[in-house]
Amino acid sequence: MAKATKRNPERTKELIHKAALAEFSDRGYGGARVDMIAERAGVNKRMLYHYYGNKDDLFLHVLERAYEKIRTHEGKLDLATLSPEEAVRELVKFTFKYHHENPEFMRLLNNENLYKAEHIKRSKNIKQMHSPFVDLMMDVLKRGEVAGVFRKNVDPVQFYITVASVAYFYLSNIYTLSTIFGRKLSSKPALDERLEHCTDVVLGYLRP
Amino acid sequence: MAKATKRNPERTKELIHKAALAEFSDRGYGGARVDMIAERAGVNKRMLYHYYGNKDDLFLHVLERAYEKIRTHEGKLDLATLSPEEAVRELVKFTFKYHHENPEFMRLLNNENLYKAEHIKRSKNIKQMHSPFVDLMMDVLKRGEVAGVFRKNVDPVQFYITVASVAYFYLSNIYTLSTIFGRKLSSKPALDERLEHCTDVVLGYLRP
DNA sequence: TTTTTAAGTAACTATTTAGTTAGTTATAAA
DNA sequence: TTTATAACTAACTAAATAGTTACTTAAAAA
Repeated sequence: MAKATKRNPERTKELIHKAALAEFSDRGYGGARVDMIAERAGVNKRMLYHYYGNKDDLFLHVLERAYEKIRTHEGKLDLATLSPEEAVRELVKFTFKYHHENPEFMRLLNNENLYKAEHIKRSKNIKQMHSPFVDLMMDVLKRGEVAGVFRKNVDPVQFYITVASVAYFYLSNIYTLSTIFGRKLSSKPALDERLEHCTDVVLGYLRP
Repeated sequence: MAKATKRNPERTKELIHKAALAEFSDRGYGGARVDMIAERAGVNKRMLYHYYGNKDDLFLHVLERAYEKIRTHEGKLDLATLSPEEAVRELVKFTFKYHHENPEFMRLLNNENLYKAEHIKRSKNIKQMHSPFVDLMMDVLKRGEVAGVFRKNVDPVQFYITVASVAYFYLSNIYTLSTIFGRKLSSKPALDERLEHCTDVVLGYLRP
């Protein structure tokens, strides 16, 4: 735990980061208020400009950290030791779980797409951070293909996007979908059912 | 074509609606500016309050019209006369095409989910407008099941969400995905390839 | 111990914001 | 033609907005 001494730049920076993540995620870039970020962080607003420059740069910083976080978690998955089918199950489960437990990530991404990716286009860091999954996936898909349990010539990028899709769309649009279908899609049974469906879709597609 | 007489409430309302759709879609609710909407419409700002109440109500109105539009288009699809497989192909193609040609709809939805569906929760209209697809889908899935060409007991709502997912996620996140994967996902060949992949995924899943 | 650096604060500013006031004027009903 | 209604306008306002100025003070380096 961080010492709460009178001066602590690391702690202050971290408080600002956390508050900014919450505020941008809650209200979007356009709806987020710099004053609110400072207030949520319990820090003087001037500090925010001192450490992060301005609102845009702070948003980019928050995005970079969010990408870093998911890539780190992805990197920890050990798909290579599993059978192709088990690896795919694990991948779908991880993707679903991660987005469910970290909805801020989807909210930031939606917002970044609203602004046509203008922030991450400027970011060297994020561009280099392509998912380790894509390489891993190539191996898993190849192994499945050779073993005769997966269909041939699956494009790993298309496949990655599809795995993300079936989890992301459900979780990101859960409020409108729940309202329109009159179902509580965020209940535990509904979430379990959706994960099972996602797994069925992905494995169903892969059958040769 | 509308007469551009000095006074024309229908035309003024329509100009405001179009400008609001564009502004909310471009900048999100929080980033949209009432003054900009008036300017884009070429109309006095007061008119906006006169016809639509306030910013929130105007946003809800725009959302309602957007839902109405997609439901109308969906309603025109005639899946019942097609073979189950052809019906599914048509459905995937329509969904992909509609979202590609009407990206404002996804942007509005993303924004509405950012605000946890607070606007549409208040809307009687939208809640009643559940997709005619879900009923149509039930028929198509059943026909395919009986004919022995589709898997059994597919939940039409899960299925509908999945069909939307694979198109929506790709198109809505096209800017960040293109940046990260270093591929121009909005090019004609990339879009064609994606549609084919989506069709393969959905039909692959349905195989018994 | 002295000096330098950087962490932190309070109060401010120019501009923008959603929403309003107080009216004018075109048009359709009487 | 007169009257009532509603379309439309210009100018305004109170509050909020991103960003800044001018300063104090803790703590690391000399």
